[in-house]
Amino acid sequence: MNEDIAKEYIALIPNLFGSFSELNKGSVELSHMQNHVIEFMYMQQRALNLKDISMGLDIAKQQLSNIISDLEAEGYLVKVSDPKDKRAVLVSLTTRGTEIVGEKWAKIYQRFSDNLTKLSEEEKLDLNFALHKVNFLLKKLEE
Amino acid sequence: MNEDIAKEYIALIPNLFGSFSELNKGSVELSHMQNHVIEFMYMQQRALNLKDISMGLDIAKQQLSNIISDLEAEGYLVKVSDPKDKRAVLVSLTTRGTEIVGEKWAKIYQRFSDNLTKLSEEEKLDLNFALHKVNFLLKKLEE
DNA sequence: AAAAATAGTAATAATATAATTACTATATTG
DNA sequence: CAATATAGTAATTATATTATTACTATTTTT
Repeated sequence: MNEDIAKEYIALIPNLFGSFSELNKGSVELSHMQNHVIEFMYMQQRALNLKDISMGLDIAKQQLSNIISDLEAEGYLVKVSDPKDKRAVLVSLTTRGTEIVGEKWAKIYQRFSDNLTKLSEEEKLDLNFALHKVNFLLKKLEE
Repeated sequence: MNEDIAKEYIALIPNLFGSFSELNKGSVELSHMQNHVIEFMYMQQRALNLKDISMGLDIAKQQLSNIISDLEAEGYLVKVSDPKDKRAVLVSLTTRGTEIVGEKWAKIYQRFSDNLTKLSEEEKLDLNFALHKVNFLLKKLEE
């Protein structure tokens, strides 16, 4: 039960906006922009070319070029030439890249689960239902 | 009706996290960190000292010192010595500071309102109810 | 097929952010 | 009251981000 509610809570955030910063507290491993890029890729759940990321995050492609090659060198993502457009490169997260984002979400997930003990069983049912409804309808709005 | 739902939507975001970055697309006026600080102050809705902001945003106080004095020089906030602790300084947004954040929220608000036309009346009622419930219960969780 | 647009790279300079150390003034603790 | 902790400032250095210009290889348009 708590797990379902926590999943809904996690799912709610990307409905509102794709990437954010609070998540990166204490994350020393990557620079601010590297984090943004990896989070964005994680959210999109598909291979992206640099233009997709550039537009999605409002970063110049010239910046992205460096950021991506650094992330590739450190093993967080891989680049593959796009067979459909030979100018383009498709990037996707490696296991390592996926894990580093997943760990941050796990912290939020855990914190939320802990807080849930403050609610009664009835309130938890209500929260679960309402979150589900919100996620469903917000998703519909974005289509 | 749409207005109520939009208000709930706006209210939902601070329930999830206090400051975020997507909001700043196209905002040239301020630097990244200046934006963060002003948004944080806007969310908190009260006079804060530098330590509050420093901890809230996970920024070193030495950095904040500069950021705050720049923002003060540009008229976005004012500093007042804290009468209860003479070491401390309380900062609060000026009208100009409040407006610059308000304008960004207005864009989000507008975009959401426009999207709402995609829902049926029944769905809007549902969304309103569910958002209200989510906001109420998430607020309770944070206490 | 030529012209124009697009995806990405490269290199440089300007500005912003982060990290470190040291300092003053006031509060708190023992 | 002395020792210690806290809020903020200042200055310096290292690193990251942004902006600009120019370029190659492909794709799309005319």
